[in-house]
Amino acid sequence: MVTIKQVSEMAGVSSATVSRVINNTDTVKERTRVKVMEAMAKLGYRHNVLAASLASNKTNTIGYVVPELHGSFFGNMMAGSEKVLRKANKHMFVVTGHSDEKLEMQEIEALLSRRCDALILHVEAISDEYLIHLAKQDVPLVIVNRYIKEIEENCISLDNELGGYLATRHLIELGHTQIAYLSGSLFKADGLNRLAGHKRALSEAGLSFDDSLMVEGDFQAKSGEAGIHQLAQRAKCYTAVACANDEMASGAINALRALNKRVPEDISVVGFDNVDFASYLTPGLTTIDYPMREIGEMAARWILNRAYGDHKMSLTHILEPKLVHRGTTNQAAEK
Amino acid sequence: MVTIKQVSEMAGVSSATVSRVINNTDTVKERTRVKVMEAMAKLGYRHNVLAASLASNKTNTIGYVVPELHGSFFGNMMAGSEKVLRKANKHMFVVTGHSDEKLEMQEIEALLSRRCDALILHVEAISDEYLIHLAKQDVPLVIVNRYIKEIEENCISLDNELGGYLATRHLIELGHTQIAYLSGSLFKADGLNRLAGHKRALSEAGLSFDDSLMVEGDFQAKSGEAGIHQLAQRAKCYTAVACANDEMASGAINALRALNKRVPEDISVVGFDNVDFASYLTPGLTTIDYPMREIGEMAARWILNRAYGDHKMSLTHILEPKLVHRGTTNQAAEK
DNA sequence: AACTACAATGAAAGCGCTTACAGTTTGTTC
DNA sequence: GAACAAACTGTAAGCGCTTTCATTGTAGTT
Repeated sequence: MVTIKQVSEMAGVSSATVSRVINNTDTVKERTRVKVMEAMAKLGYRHNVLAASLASNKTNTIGYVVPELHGSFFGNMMAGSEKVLRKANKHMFVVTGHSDEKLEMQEIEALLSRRCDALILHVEAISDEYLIHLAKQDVPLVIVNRYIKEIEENCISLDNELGGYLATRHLIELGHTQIAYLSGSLFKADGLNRLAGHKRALSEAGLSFDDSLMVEGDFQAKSGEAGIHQLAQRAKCYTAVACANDEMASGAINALRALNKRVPEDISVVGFDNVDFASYLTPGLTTIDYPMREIGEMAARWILNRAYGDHKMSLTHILEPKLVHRGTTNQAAEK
Repeated sequence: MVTIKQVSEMAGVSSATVSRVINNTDTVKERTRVKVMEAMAKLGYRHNVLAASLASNKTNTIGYVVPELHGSFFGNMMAGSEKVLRKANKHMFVVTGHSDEKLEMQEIEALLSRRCDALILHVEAISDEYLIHLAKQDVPLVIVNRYIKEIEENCISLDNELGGYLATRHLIELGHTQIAYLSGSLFKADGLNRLAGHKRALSEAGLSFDDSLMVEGDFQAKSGEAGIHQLAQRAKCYTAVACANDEMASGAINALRALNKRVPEDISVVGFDNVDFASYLTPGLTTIDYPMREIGEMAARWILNRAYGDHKMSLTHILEPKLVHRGTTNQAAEK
């Protein structure tokens, strides 16, 4: 392996100087810089980042924990982060926590062992306490898609309540008054907040929330189908249904069609998340956009700001979702 | 920062012994092992992987180049690799090449600078020559989703020709004889091979390939739509259409519906790739499964085999795609 | 008791780089 | 041309760990 030492000998300088031209630190006379560059090229020198990191105590690497590598959801977030970190010459070390507490902690520990300069965490199983404790330590970290009051400065999340509100308000604006709600898991903050937004839109419009028009699901497509069937059994009337996410909306649409209801002519459906397939459905799914990419970008900016002192970055901690109007929502039929 | 040194002092042993218990190498008497463990716990010791890698000249890290972080396509592949590497206690360092030659080379270089033990590459812009040259060097590398004759041992890819063949054979088996083909970009090997498979199925069934029943697209949904419209202008008759990928199939289906053709009653459509949204379409898209996850797993196995000498792994270099029969293909109508 | 064969440990030399600090040039200014 | 600042470069001490080699402890044999 070619080392800095060999380069320095060939170039007739000290290894310190070689290091200086590699890192472009301090001032190096142009003539010697050229000599060093030539020697590096001739020897096929490759910088050893490991050794550099050890000596400088900086890795220029951000540890990144996501629940899964597959699925466009986290993919978009990572892509957003990668884009802004690349410009700053920082790298990401991505690991997966698989929504398992032990695994998540273990992976964070591994990231710390690798001496990451900072962490970006999307963890689902780890307790708030642990994260609070971690945030108090010396490694900068930002938590995405999760809001923890005590360390809100470290959190970047979406206003789910607002999203739920926008979805239902959209239906109301189209003239719907009998609006069913297919909720996600209510032990999750997202499920709870989206429902809260739904209720707020209702009450703001002077509509009362009818418990029997709501079914709790689990964010899976199957539970969207099941929800529609339950609603059918209850023999409730409704002209629109708001869903806790796109998967459930997709399941709901299929169930609706099986019951010979047309979407959107008979029933309007709105989803949440705006996942990739939303636009591939026919008609395209009206939904609430979850700006994962921007969240990823924001998280990276936060890191640049805190871990590398780049204070030009403007930061937002709670992003606002937007409605994406496609083909599954229609004006309510005249009475 | 707590070092091995401090631990060794507290435990009353040498730092070599501490290293031994950390790495579980050599034999350490149980009593001293416990002493060391206690000291580590008490001091809150965290192993420094950087220093360890530098000293041992092994990083236990696999460099991974993908075109993009978003999209389920590469996500599934990474997830597959991650699963098998995790079991072997290896980590992945994922970077993106964005299908740009310079960037891809740069990122590979960065991975090498980080002293990755091996590389898994899905690169699209880099030349065969460069990869061949790289493969001859000392770092083990496997190339996924690409076949290069000279280093076929390092390649893991899908039999695209077979996929194209299966898709069209499926249509033929359903009784279709007038089969249109919406091809992908023909300057890409995948596009070419899939088309070749289509032709083989045709000729095997005694059907002749009709150039005017084919349109070249670019793997995007829009080009699928456009393809159908072009076909309509040509006023050709067909009862089925095979598409180079699912996006194009989705576009084609929308265009077909716009022309008042029902899928699959009037026209059968088959895609390729089996992307996530394929099953969310209504009806579900009949397609050819591109087993990205398995390819990812296979790549990881190859690495374990070559870079870490785990020879228990069985390896396959060319994976076979399978047909996934869903709802967009039907028996051909009686004449 | 003397010997052998391991098992268990320690000493110390790196791994390849960064970075004070000190020392040497070089360029300016009066 | 002396004085001084600024620009440039070298020396050497680490960064925290692994690993070879040598040494010591510990049974088991004869």
